[in-house]
Amino acid sequence: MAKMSDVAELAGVSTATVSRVLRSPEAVKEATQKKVYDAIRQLDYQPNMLARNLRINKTGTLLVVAPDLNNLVFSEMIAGIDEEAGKCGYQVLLGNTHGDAKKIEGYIDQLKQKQVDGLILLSVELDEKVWQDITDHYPIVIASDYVEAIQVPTISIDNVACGKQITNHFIQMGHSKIGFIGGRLQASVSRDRLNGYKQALVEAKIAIQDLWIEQGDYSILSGYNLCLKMMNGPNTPTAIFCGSDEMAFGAIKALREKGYRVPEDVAVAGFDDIKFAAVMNPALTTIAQPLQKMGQKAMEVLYQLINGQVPVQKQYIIECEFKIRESCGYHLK
Amino acid sequence: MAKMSDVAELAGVSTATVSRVLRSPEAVKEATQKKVYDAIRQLDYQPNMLARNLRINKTGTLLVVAPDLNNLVFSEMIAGIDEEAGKCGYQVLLGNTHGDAKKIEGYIDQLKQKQVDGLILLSVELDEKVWQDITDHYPIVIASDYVEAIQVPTISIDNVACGKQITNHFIQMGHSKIGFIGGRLQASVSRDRLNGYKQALVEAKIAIQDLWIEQGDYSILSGYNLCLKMMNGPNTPTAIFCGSDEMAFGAIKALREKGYRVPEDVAVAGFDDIKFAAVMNPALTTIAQPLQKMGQKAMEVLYQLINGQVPVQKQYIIECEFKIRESCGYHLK
DNA sequence: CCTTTAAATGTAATCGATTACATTTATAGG
DNA sequence: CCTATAAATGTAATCGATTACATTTAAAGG
Repeated sequence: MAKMSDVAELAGVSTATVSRVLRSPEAVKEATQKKVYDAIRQLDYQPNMLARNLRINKTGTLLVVAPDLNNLVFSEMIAGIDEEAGKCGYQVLLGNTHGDAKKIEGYIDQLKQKQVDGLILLSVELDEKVWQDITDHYPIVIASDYVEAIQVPTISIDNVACGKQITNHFIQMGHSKIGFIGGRLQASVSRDRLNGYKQALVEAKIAIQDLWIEQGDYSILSGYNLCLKMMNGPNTPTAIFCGSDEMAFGAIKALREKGYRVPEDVAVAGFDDIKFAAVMNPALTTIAQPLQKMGQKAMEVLYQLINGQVPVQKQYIIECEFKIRESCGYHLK
Repeated sequence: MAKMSDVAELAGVSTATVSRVLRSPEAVKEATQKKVYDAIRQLDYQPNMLARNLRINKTGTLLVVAPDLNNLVFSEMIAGIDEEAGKCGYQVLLGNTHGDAKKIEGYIDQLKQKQVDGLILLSVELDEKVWQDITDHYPIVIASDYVEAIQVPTISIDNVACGKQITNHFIQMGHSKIGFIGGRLQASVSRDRLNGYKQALVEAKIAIQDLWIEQGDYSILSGYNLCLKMMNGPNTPTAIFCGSDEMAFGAIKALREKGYRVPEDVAVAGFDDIKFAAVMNPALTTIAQPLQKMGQKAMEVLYQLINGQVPVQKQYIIECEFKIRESCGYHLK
């Protein structure tokens, strides 16, 4: 593969000029530019990015760390990030933790090793210690999840409010026996949704039943299993709020198999509004997270960070939309 | 950030020795290794990958080009690639074409520019010309899709056979009015599934009805729309074979809205077996593609290519599994 | 204790671009 | 036509590691 010096030689100029033609053409005479471009074409020259990157000490790459690529919540955010990254001239490197928090540390090393210019974390379950040495030194943004008391810009939604909204919706429809199938409480997202649920109950003076609160892992299967468990006792809820659409799908399947009609016998709501929510039978009532937008925003903020700017806000809260469909039974009233 | 020369100085050795401690420790005395590691720890030294990569002319990165991250077919393959890549010490860079074939050329440039060591294409709609200059020179693997008459290793399934299998299943259940909603024929995958469908009909001496053959884009919406269109005439099919699960979901929704029962009035089958297929109501009959495995295999072959080995086969065909569930109506008989 | 050979370490070139600074060339003004 | 200034180009250092080759140190054998 031809290198810059070959081009320079063929064009009868120095490498400095070739470099300038590529990087700041306004500083080079037209005629020279033409000569250089001819040489480039003739040799089918492509600049070696490894060399360029070393020299300018940038990679033009960012790393997105997610726990599961096959979860539409994450893939949609990644798509948003990728789109915005393209606009900023950046590339996206994938980091899949498969739920293993320790892997994040390895990814942080990549930052230090100059393999990437910045990092977007889509989930954080990480030791405080690890945060200490990186917080200020490197461009990092957290999206969706967040960590209290840490100085990292965050893009998220108001999970407490959303959890409350869904629960209130059930309450307003006359439900008082409302179950909750959420995610692991290590994640702030899960805690907040649960808290929203509890707040709504407390405000409505409905007692909180620990039997009706379960922790899954956001998967279809965990929704299925936990719903079966919840519906097994003598006293069962008439409405179930699931922390993700996938868990709601699993729950609905479990209910169907146990002979319950949804929403007539048990109402169900999900969270996320993935593309399959509307197509389900019954169509799923859920909270639409603007995932693509969150991804874009995260990239936007990261770009500022990379360029040494200080983001206006530490925390960006994006608005959600409550999608009332069939699974909550609202249309029957 | 400390660099290697700092470590060398602190440890009282040369950079060559530091480098050796990191790359080929067996060539360095134990005592020296300890000194070096102490210095590394003291300085919190991290090697600059940009420099290393330039020197050894490798990036340790591969690029995966997919048309849509939010399509589970692709995200599952990517997850498979990512998993295997991790084992090989490689990183995955994302390339999202959003269906724009021209973008692929840009990604190929990245190969030439040494930004990545290899390329895995999850869909190919590309000019023959572009192929000419890259085929032999760079490590490239195609997964899922393929291109005839091109010398690139390919991982795929037997789409003709699978298309035939589903169609035959309908025929065996007594259907003779069978519709097909596939993808755009630019993709070999779509052509093959359609051909399988046609072959099955021809062999069963059933006339092919052009009205019952539609081309979508593998999305829920296109399945929905094309199904509405197909069911609009006076003469409508009693079974519909969709080229993807997503389109099948859309089709089922359309049928439900038009008052048809699935599978009693119209039987439906999908393709892919994404994780939502089993949870749908009715549960979707479909072909399970071993997507994760295909991704892994693709990475395996790419790794061979990168290391200058010649893969044993030019084309790897992975076995699929036919998942008979409810939407085809088989359980009713 | 000296020589031979192997093990350990050091020296310095190298990967391929970028860019500050120096130098040459062109343009304008008198 | 000469000088002052601006525009264009060239020279060479630099980014931070790796590694062939040279040199020093240690081990083995007599």
